[in-house]
Amino acid sequence: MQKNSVKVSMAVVRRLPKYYRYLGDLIQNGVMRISSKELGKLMGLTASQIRQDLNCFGGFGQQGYGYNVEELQKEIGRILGLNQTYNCVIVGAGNLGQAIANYEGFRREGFALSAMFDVNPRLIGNTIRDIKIYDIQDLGTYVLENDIQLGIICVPKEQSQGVADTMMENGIKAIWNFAPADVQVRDNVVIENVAISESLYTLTYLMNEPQLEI
Amino acid sequence: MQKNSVKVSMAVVRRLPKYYRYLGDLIQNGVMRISSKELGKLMGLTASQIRQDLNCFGGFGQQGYGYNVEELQKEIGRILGLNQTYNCVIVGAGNLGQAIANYEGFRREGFALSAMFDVNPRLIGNTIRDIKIYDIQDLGTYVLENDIQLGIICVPKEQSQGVADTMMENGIKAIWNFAPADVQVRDNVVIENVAISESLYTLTYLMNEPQLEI
DNA sequence: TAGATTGTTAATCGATTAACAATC
DNA sequence: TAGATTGTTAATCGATTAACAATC
Repeated sequence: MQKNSVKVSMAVVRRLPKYYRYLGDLIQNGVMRISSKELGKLMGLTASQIRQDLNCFGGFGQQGYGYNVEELQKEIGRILGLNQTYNCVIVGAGNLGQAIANYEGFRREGFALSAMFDVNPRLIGNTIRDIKIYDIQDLGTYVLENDIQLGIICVPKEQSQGVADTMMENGIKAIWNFAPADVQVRDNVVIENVAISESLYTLTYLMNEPQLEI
Repeated sequence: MQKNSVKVSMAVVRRLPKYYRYLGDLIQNGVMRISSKELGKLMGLTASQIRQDLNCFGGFGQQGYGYNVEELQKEIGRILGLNQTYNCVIVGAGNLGQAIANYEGFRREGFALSAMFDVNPRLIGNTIRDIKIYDIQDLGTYVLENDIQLGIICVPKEQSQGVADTMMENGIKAIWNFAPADVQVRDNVVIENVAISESLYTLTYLMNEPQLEI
């Protein structure tokens, strides 16, 4: 997939989804081809950086022409693993869990949500978009028996590590954690700790940033 | 606030909220002091990096002792602008908007949410945690008349730029955008485009990452 | 005081940008 | 063909790490 198995830096990896999204928008707008210069202008990156990033994975462009938008998006999707299906569960069926369950882009990209879990007896047994909410007691068994690869944590921070542990004991491969506490994972399990409020605090920092005296 | 008005890099700024959160947890656990070494171990950073980061803003530690946890958290909160109150509105009262409205950490840190807006007539007039949902038609007037500084966008991507424009025409200072399309802002307005799915796609990348051959 | 740990400078490492030959 | 634009190497820039004198 990537050139002679050299590790790609996280800086590059974190830009890939953004490329994927912008290219998707271009496809929607009927754009067939694009140069690194044009794409850079659109995304706020340099043309040089875009070519460097893409060439970590291969030469997808053509001299004198640029990149075929549809082809490039497909390639990046494949690099990101979006050509596969992932069996998912959401733990925590509050507003955030429901928001994710309702997001249609989620299933479109191959995330097969099959169950949600909660502690609240008033939620257990309900369904959200045909997805049943189960008792969190049954999480471990469910993950194991249904070959769940991806667990999404939307519980309060006090419960997040416990939920992650249950998932890992039953063979989960990846955890997407929205609780505002970093979850620790064992080897061979990958984690994204989202901590949404961090981007809010970055924003308030920027609101108050002292202007430079030159 | 920061040493002789030198611009602090975004790499540093984006770590500040994480320091703030970890220090808050330490306070909750009754920890009074901490060294850069211990904090680094906890957060997965080097001691050196922590000292470098903090010294962008001043010398908050003491040789031979380390840092006073409570004092340091307070200082970082002040640097992030969390000692102030921000008048906020949320536009889009779906699950995600409601999740943010319900998040108690939000008001605790000085974010004064006074109204929500939506296009859906079935939502308009309802309240969420005492916050009334208004017709999105009234957004501009409301932002102007109530001195709203921070706008939170939780609408579909097709509407996000329009909502942002209305906010900016009426004097908003900052936009926290959850729509999966980057919103463009004028000078003097700060923006955080969150694009939650990007961290999910990073996760699937990591799940499929080829193991290094050495 | 001795030990610990900071603040800060210097060294290293990695990421971004620039440049240009290759080529469509 | 001439023009455009890639892929890739080299140069630059910035961020991280290491080292250590200062000092609590």
